[in-house]
Amino acid sequence: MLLARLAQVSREVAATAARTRKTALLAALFRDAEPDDVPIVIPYLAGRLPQGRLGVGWKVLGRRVPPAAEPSLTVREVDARLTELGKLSGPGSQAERSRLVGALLGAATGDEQRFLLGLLTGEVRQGALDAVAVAGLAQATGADPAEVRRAVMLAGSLQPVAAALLADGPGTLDRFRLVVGRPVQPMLARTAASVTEAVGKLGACAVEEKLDGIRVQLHRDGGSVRIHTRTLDDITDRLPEVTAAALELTGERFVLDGEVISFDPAGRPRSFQETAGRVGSRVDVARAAREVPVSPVFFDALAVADRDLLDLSFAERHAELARLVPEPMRVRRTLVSGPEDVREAERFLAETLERGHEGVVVKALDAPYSAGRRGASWLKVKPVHTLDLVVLAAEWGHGRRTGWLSNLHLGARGRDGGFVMLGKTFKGLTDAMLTWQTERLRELAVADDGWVVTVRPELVVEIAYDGLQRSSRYPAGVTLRFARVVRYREDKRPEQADTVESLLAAHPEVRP
DNA sequence: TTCCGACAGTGGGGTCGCAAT
DNA sequence: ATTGCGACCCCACTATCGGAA
Repeated sequence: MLLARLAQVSREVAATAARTRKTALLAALFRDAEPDDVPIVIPYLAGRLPQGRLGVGWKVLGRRVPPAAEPSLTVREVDARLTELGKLSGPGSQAERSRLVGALLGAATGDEQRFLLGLLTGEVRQGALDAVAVAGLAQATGADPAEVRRAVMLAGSLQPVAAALLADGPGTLDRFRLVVGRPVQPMLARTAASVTEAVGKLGACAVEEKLDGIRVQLHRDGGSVRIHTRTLDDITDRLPEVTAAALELTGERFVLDGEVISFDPAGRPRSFQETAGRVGSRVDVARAAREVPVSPVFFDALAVADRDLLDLSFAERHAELARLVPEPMRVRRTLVSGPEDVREAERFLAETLERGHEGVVVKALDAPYSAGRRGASWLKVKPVHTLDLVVLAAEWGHGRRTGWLSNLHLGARGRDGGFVMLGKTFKGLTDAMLTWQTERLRELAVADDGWVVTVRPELVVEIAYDGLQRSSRYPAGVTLRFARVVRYREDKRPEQADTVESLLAAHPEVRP
């Protein structure tokens, strides 16, 4: 199959807003793909490369290459070239990568170039990723979309399911069950504003501490342990002490869901930055493990022995977990019977925060494990802080925000009466707010370099954030975590904005 | 007819490791 | 030795489609 066909379909998919039409377009393409093309066409149309990331970003792709007049590239040829590119490493590899990308783009038409650039940067932006590709695959093969989706979640990715379906038809979906050693998409939580709201929605539930570390799915099969992140990357080699802990457990075969986090000698959780830095260390793992040891803390069991627990209730799954994993290696929790018992949930949240953790996750006791879903049966509750800050500048938006000033530079008042930048945010803005702020900020503009519009510091905006973290980028030495706009405060003048001093005083646990 | 679940998009900051400078 | 870049952790929120109620 020619790459041009994919580029054209991608353009059509991007051009329509209707998901049914996107699905139909993808289904038609999947039907036409030859068996050898399937492992390439499917991920391409889901906006991903089968090789994963290739070390090619905007910088490498920077220069323009004249497009070819006629399409000639086949998807298999493109895939082969990118596989070669992915193997490069060592001195000179970046220049060689750049050369290979240039050659590939030179063989592509303008349409194909756009599609390839999207794939390489991970930003195809056609309004269709895995979920729409799954629906298209179901339509192309006549399979039940829900069953295809479930198979993909259990397989961990789309490709094996696509290959099996197109080769053997819908009957093969039964093959995709939870297998110890093969990671499944993890279940995710939604946000609730308070434990009262969460318990009100869920009724009988468990309230569990939410640890601010790295989500892991651990598979043990006899003497073999594999550990995967939320995106199912294998990080086993970086976590020898977690592997050792799993081998200490009495069960021989199991799949557990939990969090990996570092505690200091006093037993307090280290900051997310410290835990993430440790888990990210790959070169001298032994040393990193000595300096910042991490602990696994589990909250769910997906399989035990040869039993798949996914469809059991959380209450039943947790009973299995408790049989297998001793207390300190399990998340702390309390059980709540329903809204009449909300004070216990509040007490537990307060205690959890006191212990230095992020918040709680409230989980319905009767819910199954919905792999890959951000379902309504897990609700996270974290304290939210707010500040009144001043807009110092704004950046022009991209995609659907083209033409709007989008990303705001936020400042707090400093000691000298000036403003100190604390970070940026583009979150929380409605289209109406984007329209309003674009107009207002243009009136206040003192400079525009085409990317950043600097403004007179007069507009006060209320910002919600989850906490402070250390920063080497911003002058105060700290920055806001997950900052988002709540509303503009036209009733406030910049002299009434919050100060860096009071911000630091409010977060004594973080020192610049 | 209205409501709401699921998705995609729009980017934020930090850290690590590698290659280039 | 330092710097720049890309990958991958953490993530909030809005708009929109289309099935559920």
